[in-house]
Amino acid sequence: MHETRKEQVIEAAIHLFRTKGYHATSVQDIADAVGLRKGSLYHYITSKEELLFDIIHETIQVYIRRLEAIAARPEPAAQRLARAITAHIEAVAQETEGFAIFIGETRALEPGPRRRIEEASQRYRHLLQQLIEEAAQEGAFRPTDSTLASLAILGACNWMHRWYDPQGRLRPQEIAQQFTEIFFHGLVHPPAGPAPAGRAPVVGTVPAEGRRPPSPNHPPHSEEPWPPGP
Amino acid sequence: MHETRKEQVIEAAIHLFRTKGYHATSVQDIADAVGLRKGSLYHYITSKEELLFDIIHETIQVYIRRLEAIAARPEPAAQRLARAITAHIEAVAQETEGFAIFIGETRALEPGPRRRIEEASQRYRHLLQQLIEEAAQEGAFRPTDSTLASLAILGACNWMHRWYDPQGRLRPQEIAQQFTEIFFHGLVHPPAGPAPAGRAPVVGTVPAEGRRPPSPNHPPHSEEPWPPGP
Amino acid sequence: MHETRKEQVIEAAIHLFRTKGYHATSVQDIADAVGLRKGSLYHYITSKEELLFDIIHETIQVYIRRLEAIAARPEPAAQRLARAITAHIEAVAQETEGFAIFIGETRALEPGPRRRIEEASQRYRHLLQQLIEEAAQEGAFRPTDSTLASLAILGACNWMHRWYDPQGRLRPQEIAQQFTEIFFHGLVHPPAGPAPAGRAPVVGTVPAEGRRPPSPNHPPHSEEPWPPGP
Amino acid sequence: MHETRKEQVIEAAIHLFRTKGYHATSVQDIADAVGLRKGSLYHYITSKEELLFDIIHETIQVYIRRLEAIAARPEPAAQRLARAITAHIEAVAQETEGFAIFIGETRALEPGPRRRIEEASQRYRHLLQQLIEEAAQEGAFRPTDSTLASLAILGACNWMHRWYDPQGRLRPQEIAQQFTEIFFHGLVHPPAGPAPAGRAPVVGTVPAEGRRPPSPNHPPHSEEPWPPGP
DNA sequence: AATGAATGAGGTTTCATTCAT
DNA sequence: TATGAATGAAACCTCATTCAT
Repeated sequence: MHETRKEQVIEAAIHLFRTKGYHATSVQDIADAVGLRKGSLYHYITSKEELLFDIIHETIQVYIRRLEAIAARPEPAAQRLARAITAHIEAVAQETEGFAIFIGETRALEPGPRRRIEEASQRYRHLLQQLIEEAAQEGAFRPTDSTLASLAILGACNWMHRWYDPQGRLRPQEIAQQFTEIFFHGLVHPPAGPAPAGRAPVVGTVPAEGRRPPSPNHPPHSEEPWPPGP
Repeated sequence: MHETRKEQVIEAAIHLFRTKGYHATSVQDIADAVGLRKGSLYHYITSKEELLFDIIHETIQVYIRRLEAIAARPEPAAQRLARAITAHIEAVAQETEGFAIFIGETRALEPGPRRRIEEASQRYRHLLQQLIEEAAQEGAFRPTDSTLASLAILGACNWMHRWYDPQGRLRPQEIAQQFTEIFFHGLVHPPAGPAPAGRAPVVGTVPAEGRRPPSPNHPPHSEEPWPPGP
Repeated sequence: MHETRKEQVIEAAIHLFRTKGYHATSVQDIADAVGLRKGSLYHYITSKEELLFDIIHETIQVYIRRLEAIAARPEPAAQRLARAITAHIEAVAQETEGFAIFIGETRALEPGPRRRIEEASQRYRHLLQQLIEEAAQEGAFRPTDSTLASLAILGACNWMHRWYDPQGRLRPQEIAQQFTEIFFHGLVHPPAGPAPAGRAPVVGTVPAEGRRPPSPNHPPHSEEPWPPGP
Repeated sequence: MHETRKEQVIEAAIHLFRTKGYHATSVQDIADAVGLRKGSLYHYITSKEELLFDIIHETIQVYIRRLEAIAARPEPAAQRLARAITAHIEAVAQETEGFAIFIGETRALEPGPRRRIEEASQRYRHLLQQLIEEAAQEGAFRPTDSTLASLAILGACNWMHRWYDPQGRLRPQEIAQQFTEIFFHGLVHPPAGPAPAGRAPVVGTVPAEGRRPPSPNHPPHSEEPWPPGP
């Protein structure tokens, strides 16, 4: 229940880095946010950059571990991919800020730490790509450029950190369901006839119980355009 | 053929902002890049931030104008959407750096200019959304959450600025073709039988003549993992 | 007895602003004067301009409070005016530098703070004007343009910051006495006859005990002409 | 009737130096004001500081020559002093800006030129002081500290550059008349009886024909407090 | 654990002046 | 005469970090 100072610091930093950006956030800002003086902060961190690294590293590690677990499941690859998409979306929804920092501020790291993060990112994408290839081998997917497919999926899902609003109209599960539907079956109306029968039900999405009444997706009283794009 | 100093400055800034980030790029860096002293740079720019704004504004304006032109074409909406995706991808491919700055550095702007950009971005996404809705009304697309669909498409296409490599294996047209295929028909193998006949040919993509021989997509001599992800 | 750093900074700034002028004084100059590095100075000030504002504001506030106290005394207005003149002169004599900055550098302030100072100045002058009007109503002064009279008195007294020399021949009290005499009775020899009897003794000036022997008013070793004028 | 470029430059500089101050006025500002580019300005000036010097020097020289002419007149000293006060006030009224620069910006000059100006100033004041002494010797003035008296008069008259408004309620002649009255006879009501008869009429002021109807002294539409003080 | 003082490097921007064209 | 490019010095200010208390 009661958080350590170190955790407070990290949370404050996450919020500030997300909101203002790493470079635009000063150590003073962080100190202010946790009610410490600038000097005292250095009891809890070694440097601003290491704080950034820790945040990003923690984030990507969690994503990778989760994806590895999913990839190891004894299920058809297509189903595992659906699970992966859902997990990714739910994770971004649950911890948008850290993920946004990972996406946006990795570049601020020094070459060394930066490479470590980039390798992890690369590994993450590669796991996705492998799922796609497996699904194709299993006959569930048509042959595609699996690299490109993984990049399309990742792009769509990662982009979410720019528009997801927890107060918004859609729950993460619904988003996941729809994204999976799009990536699996596309937007085009299936041809008439027996086609629907052939369509595999989308797996990995949970029945949409608890669906909230349709409400404006945009948080009330906000004055910013939503959702942003491109 | 000989470039103005102003243009040199802008190009240098684009390259640096893209590579190091806006905040990490000093005016000194830009001056060095064009062979001027720091002070001399101010003959060509009003401020570092205005330079950033100009770059971003120019970029988004071009995107918007292009999309408006496409949206106004006398064609089925699905076809116009395919054209839009292709145009977007080709534009990102052709001018990756400016687009990356637009995506990554808009936040560095002051509230006023920033809002102008964000409104334009929002408008761009909305145009896409409208195409999707029209395509659904025309019966080409199944009913979907058009907002979500537009965000999926945009996310996938925008993400491209993080991985596209002009020396890479795939030409923009091929990327566009495959992305369109995914967003229109999904990854799943079409059911056996007459289904393929029912599949609308993807419009807006050009026959893949000029396809280069398969070659490593990753630029030679680079030491960074590729493609990055997520 | 030992002064805070903040006080040292303010005093150094007062001296430098007075001597070289606000614009010609660099933050470096102030830092040098107190033995700090430029950056360290910003522990004690928010900005150079705010430092200027604080100096000026403090000065004018003290003047206003003092004048208000005098104006509220239960005495004939003429006597209160004499006190006001004396107090003003003694204050300028005691803290010439701050007053000189107030007079000469208010213009360097941004419009907002500047207006605050100018309103206070205006209020100060208005208090003087009211004393003159009251003295006229009480029959002590002949009817005059009280605005003009207040400006004449203020001009003469304010000008003092340009020529007053604490090492000089005259003590502030003597200056005050003579100025009051001039403003009350003028330079012209009173007409012969009963006139002296009719002349009200100047109040608010103290008997000139402690008058120093006549000595050169000009500080020794100075190479500047003295007193300056106009 | 058609002004040389050089004159235009000087006038623009006078106006700007007065309004914004010497240091706050850039060469660019001056160039803008005369419709030239910064570089072109240097065909007409040698340096910004010399421009300042020329303005100040010209001003003080005119004042000195005028005062010398007045001091040489075959009249009683008191009358010459009255003329001097009137001339000073009318000059300030007619060319407030240059005079304000002389008063406020002499300090911005380098030591050499600065000393020249200060010596001239000193000479000016000394001429006034001599008139006062002569008037005392002639029996018109009571014995006073002539230095102090000259400083009082100068202060009051010089201060005028801070409050004089050509659109204001009072004409320069009226101001001069009232100031002379104050300095000659003071503010105090003359004793009853034959006293007024003994009062020498103030000389050097012109009959107040052409006096404008009493109107607010403050320029219309101005939002600044007036007159300023102290 | 907490602080406040201090630092030094670096940030963006301004500006008077020169000079080739 | 006029210009636009260029300069170099200096301006104010920020900030991550260290350290004695």
